[in-house]
Amino acid sequence: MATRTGGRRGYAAGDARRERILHIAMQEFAENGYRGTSLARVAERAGLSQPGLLHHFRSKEDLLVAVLELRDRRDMERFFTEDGTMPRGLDACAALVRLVEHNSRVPELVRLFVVLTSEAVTADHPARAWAEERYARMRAWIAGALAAGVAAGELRPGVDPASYAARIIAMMDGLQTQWLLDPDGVDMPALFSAYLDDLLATLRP
Amino acid sequence: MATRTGGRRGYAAGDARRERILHIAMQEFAENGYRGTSLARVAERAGLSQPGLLHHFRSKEDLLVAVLELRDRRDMERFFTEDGTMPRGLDACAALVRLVEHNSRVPELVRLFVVLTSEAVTADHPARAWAEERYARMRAWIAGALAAGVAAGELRPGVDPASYAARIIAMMDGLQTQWLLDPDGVDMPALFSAYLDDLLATLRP
DNA sequence: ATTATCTATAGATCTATAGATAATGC
DNA sequence: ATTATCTATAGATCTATAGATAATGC
Repeated sequence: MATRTGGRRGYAAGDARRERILHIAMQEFAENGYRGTSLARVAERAGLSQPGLLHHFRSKEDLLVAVLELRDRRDMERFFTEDGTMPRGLDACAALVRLVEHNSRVPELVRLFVVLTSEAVTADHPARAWAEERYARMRAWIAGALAAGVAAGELRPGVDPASYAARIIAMMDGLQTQWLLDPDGVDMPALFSAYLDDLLATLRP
Repeated sequence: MATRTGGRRGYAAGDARRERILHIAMQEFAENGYRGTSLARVAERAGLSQPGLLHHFRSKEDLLVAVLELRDRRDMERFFTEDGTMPRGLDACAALVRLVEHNSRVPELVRLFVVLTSEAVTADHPARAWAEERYARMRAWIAGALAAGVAAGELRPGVDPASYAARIIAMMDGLQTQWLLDPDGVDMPALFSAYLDDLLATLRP
């Protein structure tokens, strides 16, 4: 059985191969989207035949799901602090700025996200559920962090955390698209930081 | 010769057919992206054979370009005021709010834009140049409108029009994605309007 | 003459399965 | 026994061209 994440046993070569395939697939999905990606090309770059690839991931959709899970796992490592808790209030805002700064150093990961998320707004896309859940989770997390900031007195009472959460995410996403199209002309981290500064000027008590 | 926009002559049936093909292609590109769209399916829906379609548009890329041009023409009609000038300063902000409100009534057009723009950030996409130019144009227009607002004393001196232009566009785009994924849970016009309200509170003299 | 169609088809894909062979590890 | 591969191939696509036929409009 392939595509286990935990509970693996033996066959180290297979695990290494799966790892390699995942990384290459990530690049290919980022460069060409789900529809534009060819299993044969991924397989060739990974150094095995196309049916050989399908031994490790039973279908193209399987491979996509594995790539999305890998991306999410990496994201999570970045959100949580070392003690496993999430930053809140003003700390959360600082964490978001750091996240955007980090993103500006990994364009391929950003491209993967932008391309797959937007492909997912089309009918019956295999990443549709993933995208919906991801946005719901992100909005809930940021809204919670803002609400905590209000409770702690860091932020003015009366702000609507849900509304600001949606807007902050929208700003991050929108800047990503412009930045990918024109990396030199669009200073994504600076623009996001400037946005949050203006925002905090409004939200501080 | 097909795919003329102006200077057409005679053969009314052909013009009507091209119109019909364009509308259907717009829907198909919006639903499935460029890569996911099949000429055969567009042709079938338009009531002719697939080679019949290629008589009117010489290639799939040709068809995409025609669709993008159509979309841009419609957008332009919406930006310019009746006397052919563009709104500036606070009028421009009001126009943007109206634009977002209008967009919330035409999800298919929004989807077309989101899907094609994001597909375009991938390598060698036929809509790449279109997307880059569109963003450059939009940023220039909004930056100009803001600068005019500063000059007219409507906005505080010292604001950086280019920075705010990029951010305003990012907010519009980012909200579109969230709204397409969850139209009932995300009130796009209200969120954008709230963003601009906060922004103007910062920008007013 | 130009335009609008069609059928037929070349030539490339693509994903996924069947079935065989070899290596790995308990 | 399980896992990792391969070759061969079924079965669907897809875009674009060739070449024929019919209708339109000067």
